[in-house]
Amino acid sequence: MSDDRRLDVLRAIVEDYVTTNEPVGSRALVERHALDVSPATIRNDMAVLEEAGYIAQPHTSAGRVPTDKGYRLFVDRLSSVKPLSAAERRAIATFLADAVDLDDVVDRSVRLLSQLTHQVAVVQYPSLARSALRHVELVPLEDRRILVVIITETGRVEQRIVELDEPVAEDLVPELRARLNVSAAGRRLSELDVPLSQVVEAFAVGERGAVRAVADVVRDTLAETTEERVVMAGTSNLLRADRDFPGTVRPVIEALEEQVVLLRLLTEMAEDTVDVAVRIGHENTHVGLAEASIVAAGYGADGETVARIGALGPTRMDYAGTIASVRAVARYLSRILAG
Amino acid sequence: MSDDRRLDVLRAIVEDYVTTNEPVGSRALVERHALDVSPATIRNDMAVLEEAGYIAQPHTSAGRVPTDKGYRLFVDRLSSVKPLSAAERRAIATFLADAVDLDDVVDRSVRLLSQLTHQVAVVQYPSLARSALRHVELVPLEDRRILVVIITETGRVEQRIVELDEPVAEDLVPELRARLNVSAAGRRLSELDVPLSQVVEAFAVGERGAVRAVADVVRDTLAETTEERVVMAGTSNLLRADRDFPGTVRPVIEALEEQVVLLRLLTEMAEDTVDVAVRIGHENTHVGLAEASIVAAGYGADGETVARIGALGPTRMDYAGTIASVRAVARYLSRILAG
DNA sequence: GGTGGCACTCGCCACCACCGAGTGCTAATC
DNA sequence: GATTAGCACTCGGTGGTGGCGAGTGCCACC
Repeated sequence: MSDDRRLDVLRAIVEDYVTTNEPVGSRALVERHALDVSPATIRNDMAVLEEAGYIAQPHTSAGRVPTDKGYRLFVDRLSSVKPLSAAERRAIATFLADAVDLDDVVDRSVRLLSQLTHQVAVVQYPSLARSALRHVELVPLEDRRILVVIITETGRVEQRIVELDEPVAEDLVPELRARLNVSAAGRRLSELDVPLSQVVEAFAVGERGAVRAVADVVRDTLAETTEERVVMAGTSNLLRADRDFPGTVRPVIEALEEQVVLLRLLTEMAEDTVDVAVRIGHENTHVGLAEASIVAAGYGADGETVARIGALGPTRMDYAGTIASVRAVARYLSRILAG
Repeated sequence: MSDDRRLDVLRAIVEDYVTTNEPVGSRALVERHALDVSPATIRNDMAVLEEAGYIAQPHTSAGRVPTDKGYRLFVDRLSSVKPLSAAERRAIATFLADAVDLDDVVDRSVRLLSQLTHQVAVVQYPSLARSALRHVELVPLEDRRILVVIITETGRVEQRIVELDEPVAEDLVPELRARLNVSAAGRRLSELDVPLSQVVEAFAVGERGAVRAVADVVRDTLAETTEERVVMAGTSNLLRADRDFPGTVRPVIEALEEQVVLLRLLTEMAEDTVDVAVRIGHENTHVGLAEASIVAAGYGADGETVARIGALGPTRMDYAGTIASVRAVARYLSRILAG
């Protein structure tokens, strides 16, 4: 009763299917892998694996194909992480190191990841809510409008324009700027309510309307999760999959175009695990992604996850390689943000 | 010798082909359009049109399909602009009016345009180089780093960090900020060199290093055309085309993923015409886009074109409708930026 | 438990014939 | 001279058929 061999068979099936994209049969399996048994034996093992739901036959007389459950077992227990080559690591490091600002870092990361994995890559901008405030800048525009620029520790910059009911005194703005930065800088959203109220109270009653408006904008901007952004690259990689399974790609692209869907996905996956999380086929809550798998990891300065990156492709993907790439890019990204 | 009818025939072919996506034959043509002649006559006209290069036969015994040249004639002389319905106009106005900041405006525009046209929509961010400077804000970060925030009249905000060789005096930053804004605000890149030099010269020699560094960053940021950004939506609309002509979509998506290509394209088209410009098939310089057409228009405050929007799809597209939509969105966009 | 043998299934492909849409041409007609 | 009816011809698409071969499940045997 060699249970081990059955797992070997499953591993071999996944590996072969991923590379050839064709249902794999018993003979091919013994030829390509050193299994040291006859095809007939493999067939028995396959029958057991199929009974258990790890593999399936597309048609009666075809080879076997892994099911989502089969991929899951493969990812959890059978695949060993493929270390990146030195050249790949160097490429990542130098490519990311050249970035000039946060936009550029994110942009480069997403391109890089899509090239490394040959999948669609997704990078979420560092979440405002979770990053600490570095600085608030106020710029009086005209009479009753103030531009509020919010800069976070991760280098993200957001601007909002506040419209006031009435003009403000000229010296209010510099004072408000100073007070805001003294009280609020270095804090994150959750720690912000008290200091902001204190700032408001420090002003004369007649000025509080304007002050409160600005304070509210600062808090709301950090709180706004809808403003979260993701960028994407490598959509064309999906078209390869479409040639194999025509029609499956459409819903995937549509899902990807809905930033909301993507963000929910990444957020959900944040809860799955500390390290790299993998969602396979039907494990995705979004129906359009029932044929897709996603490999995601968090990144951020100081070991705090502040946003996530991921690679998305057909369930039939090179999990070991993808996991390695996603993890590597996430780490370099964290390192850069920390530096 | 009714040349007019031949043009009618061409128009009818384009219209039918665009809606049915099938080569159109002489009989179908007389049935669907009130041409008042027999199929045989149409066949003669078709022979002439084919001879002149406006239409072609996919196979010997098939109907006719417009060539790029045929589409070009159609666009230039045969199609009348389809006015948008009141409902569509209202939808555009309200949808764009809800935007909260420039990012949001651009984002909404691109989604809107892709939905209106059922094509891939592209929106270029207002060019920094062409927009006037509204305000420069300086934020001392630590010892030797200053955050420079540049705000343009179109509401775009760019930030850069300047690393200085040595620490600066505490009161230098406010003074520099004030002088920069007095001299440079309201100017555009081309008018900026002189005022910036004057600002530099207003400072003591010992301080000029830091001042010049900041001034350079301001100018370089505005000059950096590589930093131009475009956003895209509706990629999935292309897949419809792929079902009809498998394989033509891959290069298009790849071209679209290269922002540089897109930007060059939009810039080239800026020169084509003042109003809506159309590039059809091989007219596109980029090879990957030989099967695609692009409809683009400029937008910007005060009648100045400051960036462009466009819709991209298969050459077989509804030009009249697409042109109307692109123009409409461009106008609303301009109005919003001006307001 | 593993293996060799064997009958069976069924998707894929090549082949073929047929249908029909569409054409070009010619001769007759307005 | 333009238009039309008629007609022979082309050729892509469809559907049916048969053979091939990969792959299976099962059974008897080691």
